[in-house]
Amino acid sequence: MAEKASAAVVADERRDQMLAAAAALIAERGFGDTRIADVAERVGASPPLVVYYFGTKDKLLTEALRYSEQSFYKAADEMLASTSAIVKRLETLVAWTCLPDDEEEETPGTWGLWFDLWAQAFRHPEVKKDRVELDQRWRAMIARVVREGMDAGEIDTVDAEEFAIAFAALMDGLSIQTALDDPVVDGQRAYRVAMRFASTSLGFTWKYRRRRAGR
Amino acid sequence: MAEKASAAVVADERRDQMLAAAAALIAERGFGDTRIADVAERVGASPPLVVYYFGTKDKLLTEALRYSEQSFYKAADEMLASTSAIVKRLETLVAWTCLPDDEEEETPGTWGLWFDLWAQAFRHPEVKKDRVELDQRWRAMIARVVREGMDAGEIDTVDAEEFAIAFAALMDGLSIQTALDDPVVDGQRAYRVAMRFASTSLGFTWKYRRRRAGR
DNA sequence: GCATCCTGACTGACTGTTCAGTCTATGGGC
DNA sequence: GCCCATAGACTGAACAGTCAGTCAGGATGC
Repeated sequence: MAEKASAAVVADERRDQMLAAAAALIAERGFGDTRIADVAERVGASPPLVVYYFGTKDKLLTEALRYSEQSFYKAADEMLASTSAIVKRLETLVAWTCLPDDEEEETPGTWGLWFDLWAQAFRHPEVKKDRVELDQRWRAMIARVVREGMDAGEIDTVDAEEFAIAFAALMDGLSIQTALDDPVVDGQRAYRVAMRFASTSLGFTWKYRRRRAGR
Repeated sequence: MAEKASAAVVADERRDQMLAAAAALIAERGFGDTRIADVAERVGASPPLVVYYFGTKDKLLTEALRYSEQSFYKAADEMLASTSAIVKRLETLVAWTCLPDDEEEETPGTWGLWFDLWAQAFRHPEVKKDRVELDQRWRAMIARVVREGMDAGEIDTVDAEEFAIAFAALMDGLSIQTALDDPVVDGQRAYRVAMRFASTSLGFTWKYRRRRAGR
């Protein structure tokens, strides 16, 4: 893959590999059950090497949490850049958070990871601070979409920030249910509930069509 | 406190003490950082005694999770029995979940515990099954409140189940923010957003009044 | 004297972290 | 173009601390 790798680049690649591996592991087994040795094995290195890069297990894992949260938002940002109709934008956002992932290997943002992120943020100020920032960016993104929709005359005039708060919370709550396999709130149901909320709040007409997983 | 304690009763009390202690500890330190020795110390017993009662650490902790979740719903149930006006009922429910706990020692249901419950449920089928059941009871409770409100003519006619799903999800999402100290979505804000959603969805008039923590 | 509740002392396994040292590549002096 | 020094990437082996769970036996009540 990488044709040539200067020493400095190798190091950066290794860090990323480790972060990605750690994130995946956390999503699978949970924060507490992820061992340094597991991460090392997954990237084909020795445990001391992981320590060499991150100093301590905790730093590795919390960094992995941030890493994967950031990449989620970054991906969402890019999606928005390539879509302009507000309904389509919202649909994609909702599908993204509520519909179970297709089995795509490069998506590390499995839901299990969010639970651990929250649990960790609840107790560790550093993680908490990061999470708050990213979540504000997330709501800002939603608010921007709404404002652009208003400017384009696609929807009613509403308080974009207020809507963003409610909508973000609703999506979080719904995806907890789907992630935890609630039989009555499955992915499709959650998708419908969220979109219905958006359409009545923002005043656009919308009708349900079965939806495949986003991304 | 207990005047007399027959042998069999002592055992049951001990179990409850241990579950409560474990729940509190999980809320404070997190699931992964709660040791058998901590629980033992908090109830004034030896670690082997804890094992004697629960067999294994995992059984203790997962049971503690269920225990505290159940007691939350039970308390909510009791509250409903003593209140009949729908608006008051909803206000109390929302305040309960979104407003930070007063410092009351007997409330074990701190929010930190839910994060761990979710994380655990995500990976352990047994916990997952329990959580799904309790959550359905939670939504059923909301739906019942709505139906009784409709019967009493206090609110519009709506699909109670559909509302319950959205409302429960919204409250979950909002309380994540407040539990994680989001500066823009603090307790009062969350309270307002949730009640506003309820009032417009159900068609009753409602105006914000500053609210002290419930319970 | 049996069952239940309970404990101190142990142990066995796991695992994060350290250490001492190897191997490779780079770069500067000549 | 060669050589050596230095730094960075990397590892095997060992260390040290932590804890869940065991065991053998003590108390207490019935």
